[in-house]
Amino acid sequence: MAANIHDVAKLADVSITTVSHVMSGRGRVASATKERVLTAIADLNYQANIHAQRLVSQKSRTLAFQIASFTQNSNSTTLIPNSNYFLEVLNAASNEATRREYVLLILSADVDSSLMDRYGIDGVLIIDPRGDEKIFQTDSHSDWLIVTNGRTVNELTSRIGIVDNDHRRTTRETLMHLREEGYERPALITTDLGRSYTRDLADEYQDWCKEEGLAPIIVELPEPPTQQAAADAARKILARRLPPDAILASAEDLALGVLHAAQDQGLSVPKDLGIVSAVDSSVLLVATPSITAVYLDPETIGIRAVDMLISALEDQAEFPQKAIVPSELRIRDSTMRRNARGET
Amino acid sequence: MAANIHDVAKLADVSITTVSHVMSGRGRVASATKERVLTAIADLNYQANIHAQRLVSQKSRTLAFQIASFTQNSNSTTLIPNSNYFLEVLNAASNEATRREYVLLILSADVDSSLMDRYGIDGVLIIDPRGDEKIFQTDSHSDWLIVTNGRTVNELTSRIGIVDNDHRRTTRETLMHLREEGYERPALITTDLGRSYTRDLADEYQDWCKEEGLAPIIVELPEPPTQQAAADAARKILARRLPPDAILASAEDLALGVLHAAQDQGLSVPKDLGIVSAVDSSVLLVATPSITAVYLDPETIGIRAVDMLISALEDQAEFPQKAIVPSELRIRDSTMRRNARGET
DNA sequence: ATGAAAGCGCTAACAT
DNA sequence: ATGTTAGCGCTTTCAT
Repeated sequence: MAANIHDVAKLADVSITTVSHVMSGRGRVASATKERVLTAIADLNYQANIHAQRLVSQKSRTLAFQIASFTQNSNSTTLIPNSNYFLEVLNAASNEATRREYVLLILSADVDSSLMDRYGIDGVLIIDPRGDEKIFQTDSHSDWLIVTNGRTVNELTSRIGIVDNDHRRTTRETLMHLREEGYERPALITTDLGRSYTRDLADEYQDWCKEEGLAPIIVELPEPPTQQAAADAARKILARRLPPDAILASAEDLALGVLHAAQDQGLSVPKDLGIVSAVDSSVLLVATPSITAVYLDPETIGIRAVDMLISALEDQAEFPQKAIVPSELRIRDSTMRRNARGET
Repeated sequence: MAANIHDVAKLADVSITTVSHVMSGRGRVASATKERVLTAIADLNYQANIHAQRLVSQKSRTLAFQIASFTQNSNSTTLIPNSNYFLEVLNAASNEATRREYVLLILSADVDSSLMDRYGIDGVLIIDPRGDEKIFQTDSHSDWLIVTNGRTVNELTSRIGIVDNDHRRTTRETLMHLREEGYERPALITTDLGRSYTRDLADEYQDWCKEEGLAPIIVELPEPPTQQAAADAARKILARRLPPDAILASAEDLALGVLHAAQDQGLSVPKDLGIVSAVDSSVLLVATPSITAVYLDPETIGIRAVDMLISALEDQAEFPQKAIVPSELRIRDSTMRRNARGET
């Protein structure tokens, strides 16, 4: 059995208080005794029992990481959808949590809050929220601190922090880039417009169309995003009398689907059709042609979100709070029409 | 503040023992009092404090989920590599854990065990092990139960369970399929042969070559697997005097890299070159041509692994234990040479 | 059928 | 500088 604090105290011939002091660095302990205690700790391979510590402190140093569910109602829920973005946010968040001596619990976004209560969680990270999730309701009786990367129904409460990109700004940047490259009729293919970031995309796209006097073409696909669904959608809008000459897709798989559809139809990308993904991913680099995308800096999102949450938990910061992480349009072959390869 | 067991006892006018009995279903409680207690619990929205329970029970109902690290030495470690397989194992494992009222902690595979101790973990799942990870050492002083999906240095201890596919069998099946399709010189491109499953692939491949009187061509690439590295490797071996006419790749990204290389060189797949991925993934379906792959049934791996671990933890099963999950070759266009599309 | 009390391993206020 | 002690919220043995 593992040694406990009494074993250490006995071996070092001190009280358990002293052992506790040595371990935590609080209180004053003579360096001689400190040495003795340290030796005892090492000898016994002592580690404080985490459950006892948590019971006393009423803190668990545990954060829940949730990705707002794609499939609202199903038994076997998908914790983590197959996307680079999520993986990178998660990896970064986890590293940061570990660094701060916190633990990340990956929870399905549709576990009910009574279950979440049972896990003894200090705070919650919610990625890609719709904003109307139950947990955001102010009257939700458990009130963990929450950090999300998108808008919520109620941003004003002292329980919520936001770390987001400026999706509207980069969407505009993207549309300007397309115009510069000579594309005149951009369309938008997106999943569920309920999500915070897809709404941003659509809003900015519509504003742009109004300003430019364009008729907006928006296709909203059911989640989760699949290449197949995007390809079908693309084929449909490309068959119009006045087809779009560029497509902005809200996710990597949608962009890839569009690419396949275009190629199937014998359209040249970027010459006949420009393609942009609103979320960058490693697969877009190796597609042929490589696909222009918005880099959202998921690592930074993950790190800042964890930081914001922990700071608030440790009373070093106050909620509500909002941070914007810079994003960046990464121009690749799929939209480089003016000097496309092999066109001199 | 949340109500505790005393609050409930007071409200129901019973002792805390009775409340505890009602909650756990142990002991005998008159149905009248039971009702009273239940009402009090509902009124106060009472949930037993999990830290107190864990302190008493010395169990945490928490499992660590680790993917054996790709990058042995780096600060910012990748928890979950970008692969369908891992994601599906994880999602399935997590659902199963939740169903059994356990919690999954995603941990970097290179946290040292003292840190793992601190998390109060009951058992560990290790995916794609090399087998020589520190944690497998019998003298490792903490002795959680471990379940992995691959061979370990020491399978004999009572701490280890294995849930694996029969990689050697499906590798042989794959090679037989290639031969049937008329491929005569299969090559193997793989990452780190240290991993349990890559070693299986390579061993079976070499046995096959010996039996068939073929000169084996094995390329071992550094981890993590990238399309770029695979493409380079493929170009190199395809430039040989006697190039392979089929390539078996140990991961989805390697297969895709090979496909790109082949297409760059003007080779027709499957006509000039057959391609197989030893791990199936959704992207292989949408590649053009679609790529033949081995379906390892990651969902079942995840579920069985969690089940095995929990059963052992709850003394319903004994270690060591081993289970084989059926895998299946999924033949697609990339190896259908005999009646390839457009060849009548 | 119900309750009193000990104890899980620790922290922190309060002596000394 | 070090020790005593009272909790933290629960489970469980043992009385009644």
